[in-house]
Amino acid sequence: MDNETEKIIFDAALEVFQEKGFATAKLKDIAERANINQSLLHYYFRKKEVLFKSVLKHKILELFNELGSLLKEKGSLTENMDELVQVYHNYFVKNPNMPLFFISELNNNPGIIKELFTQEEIGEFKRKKSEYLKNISLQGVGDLPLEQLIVTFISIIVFPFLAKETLKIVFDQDESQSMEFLKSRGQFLPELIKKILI
Amino acid sequence: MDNETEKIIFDAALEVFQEKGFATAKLKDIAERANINQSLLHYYFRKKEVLFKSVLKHKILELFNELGSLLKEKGSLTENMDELVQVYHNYFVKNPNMPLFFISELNNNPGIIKELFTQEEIGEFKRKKSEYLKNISLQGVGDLPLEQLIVTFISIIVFPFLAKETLKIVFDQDESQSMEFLKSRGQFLPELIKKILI
DNA sequence: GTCTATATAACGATAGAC
DNA sequence: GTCTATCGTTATATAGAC
Repeated sequence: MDNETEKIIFDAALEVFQEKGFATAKLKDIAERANINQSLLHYYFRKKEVLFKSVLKHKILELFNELGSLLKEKGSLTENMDELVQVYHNYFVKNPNMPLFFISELNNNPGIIKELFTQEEIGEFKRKKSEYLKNISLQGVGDLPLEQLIVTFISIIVFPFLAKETLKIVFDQDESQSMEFLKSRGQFLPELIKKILI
Repeated sequence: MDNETEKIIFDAALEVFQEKGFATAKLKDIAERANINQSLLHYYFRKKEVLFKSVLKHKILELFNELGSLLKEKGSLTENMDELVQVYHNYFVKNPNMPLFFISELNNNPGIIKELFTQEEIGEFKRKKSEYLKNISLQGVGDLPLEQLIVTFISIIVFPFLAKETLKIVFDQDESQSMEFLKSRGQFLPELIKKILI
C-alpha cells in the first residue's frame, strides 16, 4: 500500500465489508467511513469487486500468518493444543466479525479462492496442510476420527463468534455481556479440550 | 397458504432466500425458480421484505416445532442428550442451508425477531427457555459452566453445516463427500458428548 | 489526485390491459 | 389472477474540469 489515501480507503473497506458482506456493503458507506469522495474508490480500485477481493485476500493471509506460523513451530498439535486454541480464540476476540464474513462470502462464491490465489499458492497450502495432518495422526487421539476431531475443535472455538448476534438474542445478552461471554470462553476451552482428548 | 400460485412462490422464495440471503437474493431469481411472472410476487406478497419475513418466520417456527416439542417431552436434557443431538443433527441434514441463513440474517438485522413475533410470543419463548434451563441445572454437569456447555453442544452440531462450503475447500471435498461427512458426524456426536459430560 | 456531473444498469415496485 | 410496459430509486461506474 504505497499511497496514503489508498490505505485509508482500504481500511474503511475492511471494516464495512466485514460488517455487511459484499452484497450489502455500499460504496457510499465505504466512502463516508473513509471520509473521501466516492469516485476516489474507483480511481484507486477501479471496481467494487476489486476492492472486495483485495480485502478478502488480506484477511485470509492474515489468518494464515497468525495461525500457520504457530502450526509450523510446534511439533505436535495434541501436545500444544491448549496454546493453539488460545491463540485462535484471542485472534477472534480481536476480529469478532471475521468468521461470519469469511464463511458467508465463501458460501456465496465457492470459487473465489481460485480467483484470489495462484495454483502455486494453493498447492503450497495443501502441502503444508498434509504435513500438519501427518504430525497429528502420528500422535494418535484415541478412537475418534481425526477429521471429525479437527472440525470439533474449530467448531467450539469459532461458532460462538459466528453466532454472536443469535446468541445475544437467545441468552438475552447486551453487547458487553456478549463480549464478556466470548472472552471468558477462552478459559473454558482448555478444560473442555482436556475432556475430549482423554 | 390458501392459493396454489402463492404456495409455489413461497416455496421458491424459501429456497432462494436460504441459498443467497435477503440482500443477494433477487426477485428475478425467485420468479424464475417458481416459473411465474415477476409481478405476481408483488400481487401475492406486495414487497420483497414481506415475502422474506414470511419465509424467515416459517423457518423459525419450523425449528421450534421440530426441536421444542422434544425438549418439552423429556424431563432432563442430560439424560436424553444423545437423542436430542440426533434430532437436531438430522434436522440440519435435511436443511443444510438453514443455519447460515438464520445466523446471517439475524446478524444483518438483530431487531427482526421483534418485527416477526408479538411480545406475547417472545414472552412465551422466554418462559419455556427458563423452564428447560431449570431442568438442566438440577441435574448438574460437573464443574463446567452451564451456558458454555450449551453453546458447546450447539457449536459441535451446527458449525459443520454453517461452514459447509469452507470445509469443502479446506478438506478438498466435493458435494457428495461433504454430505457424507456431515451425515457420518451423526454417529460421532454421541461419543463426543459422552466424553464431555463425564 | 480530487472533485462535480452524469451515464448506465439493476432492481423493486406500480399501472393498466386482458 | 396474470401479463406487458414502465416508473422511480439506488448503486456502480465513467467523463471531464480543476
